[in-house]
Amino acid sequence: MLQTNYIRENKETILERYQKRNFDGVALIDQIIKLDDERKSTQHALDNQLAEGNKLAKQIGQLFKEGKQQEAVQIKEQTKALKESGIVLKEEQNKILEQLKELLYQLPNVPNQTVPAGTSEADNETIFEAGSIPVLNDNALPHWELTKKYNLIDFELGVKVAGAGFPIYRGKGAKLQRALISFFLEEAIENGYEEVIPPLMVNEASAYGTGQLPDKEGQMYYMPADDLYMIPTAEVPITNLYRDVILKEKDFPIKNTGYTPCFRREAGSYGSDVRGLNRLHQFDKVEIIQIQHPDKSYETLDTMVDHVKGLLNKLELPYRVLKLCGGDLGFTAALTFDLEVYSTAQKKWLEVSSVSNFETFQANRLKCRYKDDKGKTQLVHTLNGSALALPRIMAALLENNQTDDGIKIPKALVPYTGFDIIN
RNA sequence: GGAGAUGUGGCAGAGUGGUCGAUUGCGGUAGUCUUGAAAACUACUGUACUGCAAGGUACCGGGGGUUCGAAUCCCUCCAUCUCCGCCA
Repeated sequence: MLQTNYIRENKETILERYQKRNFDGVALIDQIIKLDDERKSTQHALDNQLAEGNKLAKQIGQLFKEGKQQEAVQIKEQTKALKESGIVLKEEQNKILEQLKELLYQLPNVPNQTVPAGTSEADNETIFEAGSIPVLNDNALPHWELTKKYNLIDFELGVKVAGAGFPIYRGKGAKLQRALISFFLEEAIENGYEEVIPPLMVNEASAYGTGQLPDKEGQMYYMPADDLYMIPTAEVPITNLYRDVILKEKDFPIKNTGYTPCFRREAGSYGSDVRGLNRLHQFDKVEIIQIQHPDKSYETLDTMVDHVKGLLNKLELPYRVLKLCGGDLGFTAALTFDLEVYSTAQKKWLEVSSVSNFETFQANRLKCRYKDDKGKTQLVHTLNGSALALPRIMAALLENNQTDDGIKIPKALVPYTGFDIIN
């Protein structure tokens, strides 16, 4: 959510940047500014009324004390009209605030200056590629065949127990999954991130804090009995650790990592691109999160991308880094890099990480601020990225490393798996 | 889940209808004193909105209500503690 003052002061820039998203915000912003003007004048009128009321109330108290009952009663009469109009103003103000909030929720984040214009993922900019794509035999299998062949993941059994999109990992498949989680966490810890294990369910305030609500309500599993949401990513509980917090400059940067299962309803997505591990209702992910001083957040974004690149290098997977164009950029992000690994058997790139700078967009909703050197409270910048999402990494590992002898495990993982081949 | 108690500023802890945005102590910042430090003393020390400013307004767990006036009374929700029940 953008701050109204920021919108007022940077209207032209915002509108220009919105063009990268193909988002026309002219009418919305004008409406917001107009409504904010109304908010101010209503507030002003209300404040004056309250001030008047407070003054009279004090007089009444004084008069009672002096025993001047009659005068007090007279003044009491005066407060009646004041009170009534105060109620009207208060209602008007609430209505305005509600409308204003609703409009502000509709404004996406302002894309960073370097975001390429574009309408779809076809316009994303490839800024880096690494690793060579292995050449496989003609009889190479996609991962959903490999997992069956080696008894690593049972999709059908998951259907029985829960439903489609809830696979059962077993044997070496389970072990490999656990190894990847440990590997990712250890790498993050080595990079200075503090590990946290957060709740897998969050309350409504947290879901609003990171922007899942109100726009993505249908994507989360919701438990009405207790008014809780299953987390779609660890970003939600971990970023919300810093909701309503005022940090000191010396606290920067805050670096957290956490492994959690993630739950997504994925309503409306079916078909071949959701086959096997490509899209699930429950999947594992290690997330990295940073809270940073606004001056340093873009530097930090690069280090986070480097961290993820390091993971992929160690896993010896061919990958590329994309800078998302405006049309593909998430609602809350100012700049996002996607990392994709190449699945040789499926012959396509699979998104395994998304690293974003949200600037103050989340911080404004979270009310996560810091005191600057002048003692003024300012909004922080929040960043996060997957490091990494497990299922597609698993898919790529299985597919790219298949040989006639079995599936080879990359060296970096062997200490975690305890085996170097699946056969 | 049942019964009871509690929730005040960074912390501790007063305040039970009016002069309370809130006594006091600790902590913090600045100053005086000192070669320096400590001690002592003095002043300042929450957040947000609004205004050029002076100022005004709101906030005593959250929300709502009673009242001319609420930290103080009422309702409701949340959290914590104690006891009981249940339980990995």
